[in-house]
Amino acid sequence: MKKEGRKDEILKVAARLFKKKGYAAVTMRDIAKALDIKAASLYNHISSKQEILKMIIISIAEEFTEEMNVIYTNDVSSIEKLKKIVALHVNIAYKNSYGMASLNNDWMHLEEQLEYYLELRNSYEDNFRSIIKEGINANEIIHGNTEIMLFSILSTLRSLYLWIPKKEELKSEELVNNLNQVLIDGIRNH
Amino acid sequence: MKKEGRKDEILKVAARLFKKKGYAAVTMRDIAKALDIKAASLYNHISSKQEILKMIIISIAEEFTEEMNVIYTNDVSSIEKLKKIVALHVNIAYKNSYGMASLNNDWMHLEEQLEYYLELRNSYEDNFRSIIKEGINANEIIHGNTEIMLFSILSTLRSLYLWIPKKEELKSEELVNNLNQVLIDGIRNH
DNA sequence: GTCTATAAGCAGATAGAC
DNA sequence: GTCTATCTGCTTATAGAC
Repeated sequence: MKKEGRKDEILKVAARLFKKKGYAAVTMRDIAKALDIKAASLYNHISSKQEILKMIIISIAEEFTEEMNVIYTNDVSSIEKLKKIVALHVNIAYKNSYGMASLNNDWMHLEEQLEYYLELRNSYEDNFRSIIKEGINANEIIHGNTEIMLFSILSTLRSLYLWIPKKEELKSEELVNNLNQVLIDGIRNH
Repeated sequence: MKKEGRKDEILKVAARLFKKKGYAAVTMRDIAKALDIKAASLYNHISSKQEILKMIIISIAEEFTEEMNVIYTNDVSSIEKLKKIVALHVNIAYKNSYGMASLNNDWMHLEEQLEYYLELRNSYEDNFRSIIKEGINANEIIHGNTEIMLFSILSTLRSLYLWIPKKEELKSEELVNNLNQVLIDGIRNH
């Protein structure tokens, strides 16, 4: 229960602007204007523009990596693990569509935290890759190209933030079910 | 056969830098430095930074829209049309991985051409959506949520530019075949 | 076709008043 | 906690010499 209401407000507004134009094209004056204060006032709450980006990205990246570790060590089939990964992405994209945009598009503008971010991302992708490989070995998943399967599913999941805000009428569980079907069983009718 | 060698060189170098850091974070000095000239010299070949972005994005967007129109009016099954779309994306991503990054991430920085770009994109997506719907009506494609199928496939195809440069050992046709399988028939083993 | 010099404005960030 | 005023450096772009 920290009394950081104003700081959180800054992060929220900044993330919304970063999604629209990208980190580099958003100025401190833009962020201040959206909060109806002057740019200098922002520095009473945050130390730099860079700190805003760091806070937005690292918290989400850590959440993904931690949850992926839980899923990876779950005692269920590989297909069930994939379904849990889909649900994780849908859940975070619903909670934090703005932050997801920065995570996907502005991570390269991280300075001190860039290496740490890349470690988190690699850890996440390594676990994802291992789950697919285990699924292949258990004959749950086709004996195809692991990297292409990983890339294909991950591309869709990473793009959810672009799409969810436009389709708010769609319930979260319904989206998860539809994505599971499309990503795992494909779209061809048999 | 225009004698625009230098201009093309500028566009190529700029696209490479835009892919790495995004349009807004790349300065005219960055582009000039990569060409080993001074920033002022760029203006002998192009009129503004904005013109560089416009040239990179609009040419690719027009290519996608034109080719999609050809595919849409082809006299083949819907599944075959989808396979042609996959091949189109793989082909362009191989030819122009750098430009694809700007098309995906920097279109919002277009000024005069923004509306035109959105028209091209909408035309492309409308044709894609129609192909899926025709496939459903013809019982070639499952009776699922059209928007989710469209979104899922398009997310993967739009992200190809991120992935192709790292996997140059993979042949284009092999990538097309693997993507067709994963996107259309899914990854589950039966 | 490239250069130097420079204009005019905007960027992130700080100091100190209230 | 927000303000005004300001610093310093970087931005796109132009003018004119070579």
